[in-house]
Amino acid sequence: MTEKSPHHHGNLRPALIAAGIDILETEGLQHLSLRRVAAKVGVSHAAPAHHFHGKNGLLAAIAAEGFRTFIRLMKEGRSAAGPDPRAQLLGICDGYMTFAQDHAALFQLIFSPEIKNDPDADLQSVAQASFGVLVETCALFEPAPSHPLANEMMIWSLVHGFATLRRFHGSVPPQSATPITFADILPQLTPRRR
Amino acid sequence: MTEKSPHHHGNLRPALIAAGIDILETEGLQHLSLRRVAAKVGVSHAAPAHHFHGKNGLLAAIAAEGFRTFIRLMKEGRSAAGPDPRAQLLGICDGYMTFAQDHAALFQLIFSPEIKNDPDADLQSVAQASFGVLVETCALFEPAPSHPLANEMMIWSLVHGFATLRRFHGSVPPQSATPITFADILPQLTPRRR
DNA sequence: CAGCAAACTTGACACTGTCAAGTCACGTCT
DNA sequence: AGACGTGACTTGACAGTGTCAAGTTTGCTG
Repeated sequence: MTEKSPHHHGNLRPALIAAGIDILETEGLQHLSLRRVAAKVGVSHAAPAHHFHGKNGLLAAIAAEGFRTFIRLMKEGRSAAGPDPRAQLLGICDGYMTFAQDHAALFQLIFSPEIKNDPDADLQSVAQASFGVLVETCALFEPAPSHPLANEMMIWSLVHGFATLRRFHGSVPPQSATPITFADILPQLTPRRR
Repeated sequence: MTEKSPHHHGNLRPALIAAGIDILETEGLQHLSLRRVAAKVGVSHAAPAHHFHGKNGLLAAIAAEGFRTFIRLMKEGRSAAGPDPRAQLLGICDGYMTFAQDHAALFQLIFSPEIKNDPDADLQSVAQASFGVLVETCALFEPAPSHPLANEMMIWSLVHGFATLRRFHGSVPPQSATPITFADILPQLTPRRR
């Protein structure tokens, strides 16, 4: 009975998000469309727009899901690292770059301009939370003298730029036999005395 | 005579590029289309595709032009700075961020995945040259011990990430009364002894 | 002057997002 | 219990997009 009723799919919304993520990961952002998502789930072409208020809404919902695995990978990287502050920091950066590499299209999406000003509350919340993971880990170090969040922004910029450029060029530097790792470019920070 | 002949516009190609840049700067990347560029110049809707072999070709040609002003702004930033190595480095980074701020859509384009593997030789050449400006300036410092290009990649990552995040959030950190400048997060480097 | 290649035009096709109008199912209220 | 209304979709249409095939015109070249 719950199988093939013509209306009221039941939980169509999460099904559409899952289909969207699937298209994203297998075919890339440029092939993600409302109509393809609808076809993949087996509903009419306008059903997704109804649930998400247009394409940007679907992108925002998918991006929120993307932020969740982004956060998960950063925390996993931190857990896998040793107790040393620098190891912890390298751990979340490792998760950061794993996400950028293994979920390239999601990475592209969650930092794309179409998403940045979306009013979706869930999206804003998880985006904030992802930055919170970094702030947590930076609390292991003395704050920089110039600004209380200078360490955070320096590391965020550094890892974001590094991940982006590596995704862009394949390796970094381009066409180099001996690639550079993130640990090679992370400056020294002074651990907070306890 | 050279005014309004129906065919053989003369120099349609640069005119299409200029129109594309204009649309890019005034309306953003998502409104740039082959047909709108054609309409703006006053030719048929398929003319741009003929000259650039599809949309990616037009994007590549526009991106090459974008890299040229990118290089120009970095060099201008360096010229405006004092002779001190750190000032020189901050100069090109200032040009970098000026480009990201004042030509946001071009910045988005030249680092977009659609462009990265385009075979256009001119594009590859100017992209290489833009990195060359950074390498030049890094030659004022002692290379990092871990890798001969580690300084370059560290700074490239840092400025790219910082510019991207600042464009993304407006200021950096988000909603901060006292924003962080790039000089606040650029680590110390040891100038090369002469 | 013949011919030819490049520079466009014209028309079509499939695909996209969005909207208006319809149909259906289910809960609520009287 | 029956009317009703709201939300969950469907159906159909429209304008805009990139791409391709086939034309037409232009200017050069032999």
